[in-house]
Amino acid sequence: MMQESGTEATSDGQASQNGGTSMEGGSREGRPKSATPSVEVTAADLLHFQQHQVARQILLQQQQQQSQSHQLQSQQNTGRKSPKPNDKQQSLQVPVSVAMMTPQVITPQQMQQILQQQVLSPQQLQVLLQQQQALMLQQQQLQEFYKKQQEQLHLQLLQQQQQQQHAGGKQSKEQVSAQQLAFQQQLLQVQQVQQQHLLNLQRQGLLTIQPGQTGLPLHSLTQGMIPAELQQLWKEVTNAHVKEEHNNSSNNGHRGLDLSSPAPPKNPLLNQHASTNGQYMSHKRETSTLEEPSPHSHPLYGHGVCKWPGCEAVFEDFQSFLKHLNNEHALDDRSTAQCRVQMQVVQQLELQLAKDKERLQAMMTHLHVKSTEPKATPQPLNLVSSVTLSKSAPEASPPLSLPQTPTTPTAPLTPLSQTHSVITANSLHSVGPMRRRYSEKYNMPISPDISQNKEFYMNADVRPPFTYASLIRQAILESPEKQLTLNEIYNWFTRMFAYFRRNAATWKNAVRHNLSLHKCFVRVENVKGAVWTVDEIEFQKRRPQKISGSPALVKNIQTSLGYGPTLSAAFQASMAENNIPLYTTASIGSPTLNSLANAIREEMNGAMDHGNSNGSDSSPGRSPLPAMHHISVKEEPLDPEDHEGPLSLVTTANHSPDFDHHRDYDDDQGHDDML
DNA sequence: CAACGGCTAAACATCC
DNA sequence: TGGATGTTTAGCCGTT
Repeated sequence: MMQESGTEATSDGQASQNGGTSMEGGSREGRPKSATPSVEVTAADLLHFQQHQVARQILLQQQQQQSQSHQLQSQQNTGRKSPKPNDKQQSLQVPVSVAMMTPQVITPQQMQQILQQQVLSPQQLQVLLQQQQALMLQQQQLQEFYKKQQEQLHLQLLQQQQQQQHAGGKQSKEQVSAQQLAFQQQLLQVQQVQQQHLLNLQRQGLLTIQPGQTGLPLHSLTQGMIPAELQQLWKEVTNAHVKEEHNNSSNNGHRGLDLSSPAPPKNPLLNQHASTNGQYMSHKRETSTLEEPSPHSHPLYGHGVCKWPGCEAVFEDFQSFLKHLNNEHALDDRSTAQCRVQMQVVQQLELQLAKDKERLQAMMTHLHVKSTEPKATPQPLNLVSSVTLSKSAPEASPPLSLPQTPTTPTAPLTPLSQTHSVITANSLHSVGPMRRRYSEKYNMPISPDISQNKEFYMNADVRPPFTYASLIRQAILESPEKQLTLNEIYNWFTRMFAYFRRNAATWKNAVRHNLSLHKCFVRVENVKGAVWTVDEIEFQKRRPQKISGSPALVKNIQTSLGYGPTLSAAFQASMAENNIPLYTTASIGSPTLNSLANAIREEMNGAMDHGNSNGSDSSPGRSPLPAMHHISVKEEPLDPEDHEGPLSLVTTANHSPDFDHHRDYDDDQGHDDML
């Protein structure tokens, strides 16, 4: 736990220089008293959140699939087709993934080449193209989602490691175990998504699976089918009529369920074990024999519709479908070509899944190896932050270059990233030296996003993109009493940010410096000593200049919503009250909405604060005279009315907007900010 | 280029 | 006496 002093001493040349300032001692960890419950993120929360997200993703996938399968016409390109700016799908279609996936998928041209070797009608070509494009989209989404899952896994791993390092307390064990549970759940979810994707494919008739091989796709696809097996599959498909005699019962419509609620997420280790050695064949046989009795379920027949690629013929009964299958999809050139295409598609999917599987295995292996590396943190970010802190944190210079590392300083706050702070890879934009100081124009407090990115900052050794003043303010406002002692502020810093677990001498000095320097921090004599409170007025006074950069934008946003520049405090308060729902909505919605909402709140707040600071505020609740406050609290230190009154009112008015203060919007404009 | 804000370092004072 | 806590100053840097 107290290793920070050691690390910082060795790490920081400057820290060692001023020998007199080795002040951290052991007091910091001594009393985690005012641990704000709202800040803590338990593993259970994490798990819950992830489950929710997975469910959402799956839902999105299904929606997209449905819409795409019907809408996709001769669109050559994927991605950016959604005309609506707030289309949720947009959030999933990230340029990066497009770039990554496109070469792995059969291009329409390729497919045309393939198909034109056969004798195919234009309609058939068209249909196949549509199928192919739908698949490409799905692959993109899948890729995207896998990425996110892996990022989450990574974060969890980090968190776990860090907790093993730092916490060491009794509760750490529980947390670790809980996280392990969450991690297991994560694995489960990845598998479920795989299966879901397979199911989707199957429903579209893009993937042919024999009824008795329900377990096949999961395994075979994840380890790559050898050509022989593809041949075998092909044979089985083409000779389906032979098999059908064995499967002659009901259950045609819910074949998919066999996949979606599959042989439940076996032990991931088991699964991966099977993937590592070549035991697939036997496994396959096992499952196939087990599930052979699944009657009447034909992979090409579902919901009364023929699932052959490009064929959506409807049949009342299974027999007629079989007849159709034998007649229309017999072994001819066309079917052969279609199957070839399908094979390539499957191969591509296999490759992709194999890669992801491999990665997952590596992660698990790493986890089980007991994490020999104590500091396996996403360092590339550190490189970024160390640009500004090059003087104080030179040890961070050698960053591990983990390109796929999900974490980026900007990421958690960029509107580009998914709102759930699953930092997407595309948020790794501009991995260059930080030019701008991270927080100059944004000395607003931590946004509520921090709660989502909390885990990130708690575990990643990344400097938070907030000024000391903002952080201090956040710490104070998060406390139940809206006041903290210096030591408690220290604790908050170390608790919330991994970055502040080292170089204590530096940042603590900075904290003290900021507390003394800024008028917005009011020192209040308490019974036990002195506590620090926030004078919101003073704090907000500094803001107007910060947003001067985009006055036109501010006005545009405000007027576009019908909000005048002069907003009453009451409205501000109501805004604050509605903040959480609003934000939540925006979060679930598109990033665009999210950033917009935050930008609006930020700018509006800035404007209003400006007015307030000029004394034009008529709000009765706002009477936080710093001096008076100071005095009154001195007399009645524990009387809530004295400090709670003004402060709580201020906080009510500012709570959300301020917490919402986002650097996002402007960052997005020129997002070299963090990197 | 100057003003400004933020960060870091450091000296110093005070209190426990 | 030493550490924690505050205050203040100075210098640097990036942005405006």
